[in-house]
Amino acid sequence: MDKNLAGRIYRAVQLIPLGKVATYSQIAALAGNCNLRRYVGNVLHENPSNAITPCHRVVNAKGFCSGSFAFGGPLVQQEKLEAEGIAFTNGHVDMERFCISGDDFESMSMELRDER
DNA sequence: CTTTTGACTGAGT
DNA sequence: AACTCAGCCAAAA
Repeated sequence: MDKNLAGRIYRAVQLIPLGKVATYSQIAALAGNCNLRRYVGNVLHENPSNAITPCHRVVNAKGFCSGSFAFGGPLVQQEKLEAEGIAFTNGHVDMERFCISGDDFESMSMELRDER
């Protein structure tokens, strides 16, 4: 059992189903503790490797982009999400429809658990 | 070892 | 509804 929180966070982000988005809290919960939400954003910021880590599927609880310049800009994030099939409402992601459901969360959790 | 800070969140004003 | 405040955790200074 490694304490590599960042690794678990990355894995969790990579496990986000296509066409869905996850909040920092959910990623943190998948990483092991929902209170790590702050650290999730921090770790993702350290990882510009959006190719292996789809950071664009990670949004804040309001469904908005992180606010900061992510992998290229919030506009880029929106375009990426739209390309994934995620609709935007009033400039933010429609969380009611595209936030990962309990089943998705369960699947991701299981995969993360099965990993190590 | 103490302090600061950050891609956050929820509650209070 | 918009803004402020405090709580949370881990890493870097």
